[in-house]
Amino acid sequence: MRNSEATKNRIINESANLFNTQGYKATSISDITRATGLTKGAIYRHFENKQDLEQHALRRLSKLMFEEIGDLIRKANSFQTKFEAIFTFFENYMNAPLYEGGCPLMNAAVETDDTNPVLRQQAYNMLAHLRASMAKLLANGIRNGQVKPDIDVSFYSTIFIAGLEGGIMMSKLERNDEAIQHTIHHLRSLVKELSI
Amino acid sequence: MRNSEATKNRIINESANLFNTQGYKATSISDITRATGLTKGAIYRHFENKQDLEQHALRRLSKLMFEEIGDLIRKANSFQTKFEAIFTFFENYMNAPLYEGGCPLMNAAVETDDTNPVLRQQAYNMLAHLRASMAKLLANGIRNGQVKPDIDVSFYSTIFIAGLEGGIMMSKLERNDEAIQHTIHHLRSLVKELSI
DNA sequence: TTAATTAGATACCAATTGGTATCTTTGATG
DNA sequence: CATCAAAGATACCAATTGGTATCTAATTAA
Repeated sequence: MRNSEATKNRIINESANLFNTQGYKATSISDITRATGLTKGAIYRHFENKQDLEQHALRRLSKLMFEEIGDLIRKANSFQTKFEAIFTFFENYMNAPLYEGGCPLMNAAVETDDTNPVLRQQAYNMLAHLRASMAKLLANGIRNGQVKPDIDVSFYSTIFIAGLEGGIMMSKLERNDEAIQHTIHHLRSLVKELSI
Repeated sequence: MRNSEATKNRIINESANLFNTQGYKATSISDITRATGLTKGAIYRHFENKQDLEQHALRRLSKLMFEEIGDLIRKANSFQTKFEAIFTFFENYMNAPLYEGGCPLMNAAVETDDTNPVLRQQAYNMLAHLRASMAKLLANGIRNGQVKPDIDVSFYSTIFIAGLEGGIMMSKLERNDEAIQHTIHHLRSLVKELSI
């Protein structure tokens, strides 16, 4: 065969980049044929329809995002350095992004929350995943005696994510990392407050 | 005449709602004819092209947003209640929105930051406007002796906006106001920290 | 009351959209 | 080496896109 799995992968990667930068609705199949050098026939052999491809692409972005976050967290060994790892991940959206177009969670959330229910659900799951990662970090910190035991874990997960996502949005719009840097600076002092 | 200014207004309002919920690219002229009950001929009499209409629509959303925020701020008389007014405005995105589809600044920023440069600039200006409002509030607070004089005004403007925008994004995706409420709760305690 | 102007409707345009049916090429297997 | 299934290319489809030229109806001014 002409390695089927590899081309399918290529299609997913290229379309993920396009979807994440231009938007899902705004990216046409023709855009994807252009980016991959393949034809429509090839693409529709691997995916049922555009929606199917969109799902695969977002799943790919989600996988990239959470594998990277997971790796960074695992490499760090204290509660504080693990949070630093998350900060670094978001900071990297501005200088060394894992994929183009900014945070796929925010992109999918904003584009689809009032329209595409399938992608919306995927974005929802991504947010739940991110929440869970944060909550786990805090819970472990409490268990290990590194974090004050009386804090509201869900509450802090929320404000960390809100700050990071909002900061990225601002920095991408302003095309400099000031906003995300300031946000991280603030969240860092929050982490210190939480620490014992 | 068949009141030209009024119909133009109607077109702007209806399309603003559509653009803000479905997205700019994803909303077609046909969608707008359906929503207004007018025909293409009528719409293209009032606007040069789709891009022109998009600009007018976003300008309208921006005007609505900042007039409301300005009103709320003006009605409040202390530094703290003025900030409460801003919190209320964002909180209202979840229960009593001024327009459908969430924050037009975020929507335009996320959709256009890598594509449509005209709308991007408008979104950028909106963010600058919001920053300026926040900064002015803080600066006035300092001048009136209600706020600690040594704080970094731009820094705090950034983290307030980041939190609010991120919180709205989360709440819209999760379809409940928990995230924005938690974010506001946190920002409220920040306001207290700043106060003398 | 008529003439001029303009708001809005109708009917079209080429280009593009997502999608499919069919043909050709490729490469593994007998 | 021949066969055959699968990968990918080609050529098409109807529907929709943004946009325009032209026509009709309504309003205002002379």
